[in-house]
Amino acid sequence: MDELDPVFEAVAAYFSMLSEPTRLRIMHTICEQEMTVSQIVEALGATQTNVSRHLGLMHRGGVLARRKDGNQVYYRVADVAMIDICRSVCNRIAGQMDESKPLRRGLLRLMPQSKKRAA
Amino acid sequence: MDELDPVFEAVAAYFSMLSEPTRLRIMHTICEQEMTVSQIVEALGATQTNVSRHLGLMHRGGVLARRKDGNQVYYRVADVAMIDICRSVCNRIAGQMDESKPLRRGLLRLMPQSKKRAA
DNA sequence: TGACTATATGCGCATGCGCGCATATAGTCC
DNA sequence: GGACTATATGCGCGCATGCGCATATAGTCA
Repeated sequence: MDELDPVFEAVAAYFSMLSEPTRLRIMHTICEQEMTVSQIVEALGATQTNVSRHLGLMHRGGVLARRKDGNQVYYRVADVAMIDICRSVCNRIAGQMDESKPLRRGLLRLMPQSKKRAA
Repeated sequence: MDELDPVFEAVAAYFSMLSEPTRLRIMHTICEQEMTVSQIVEALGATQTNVSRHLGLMHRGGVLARRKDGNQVYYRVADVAMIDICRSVCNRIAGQMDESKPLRRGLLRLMPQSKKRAA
């Protein structure tokens, strides 16, 4: 069990990158197409400082990929499989709550995009 | 965007339950079969206080299910789909690192169980 | 009822983390 | 080079969280 400790730490670190509302909003914003920091800042209505820090964090963690073009930096989701994982979790959470809850409808609103690729 | 805020918070809260090494160790310990708190405590080598708190947290969050039997309380993973999600993340992390890293081998060691159901 | 086992929880501490402010770095254009 | 834009980062604050200690609650058994 002891030898697996670094494994659990790595997985936990990965999940912790997805355990922040602002970072999930970023994921949701750029999951369809890459965007510059400024574009993300405007889309979220958050501060440039905060967005940049979250982007850097997710990039260093391997969640996002980076591309520089002159003055600007484009970020995109590094692995499309992660988007599916997020959607699975949305489904999971939506599935365990009352249909009347608006939160449930919100969760499912994040789903239809997955139909573009898979059923 | 504003209306989706509670959605992102809910998803983030769910991920944050999986973003702690001890909780992942608990998940890994009971993913095959339900166990009592004492059994989990012994398996992890952690304190009873800590294990109980993590179990309660995951139970309230809907990750784990509970069953009382006399004096003891059995916990099990509430949704088997979550185990697959954890395995997907393990694969994801393992995939983006050098094959020589022992961490990678550790990650993949968590995988073979998934062969029982899917390829 | 009383002793015992199993599990949960209030309290306090130390650490980690998200955030804003100001500033640093890097690139473009004149 | 100088002004401007785009992005990143050092610093400090406030809050959340994991932990251990002690204790509370709940169930069993004699």
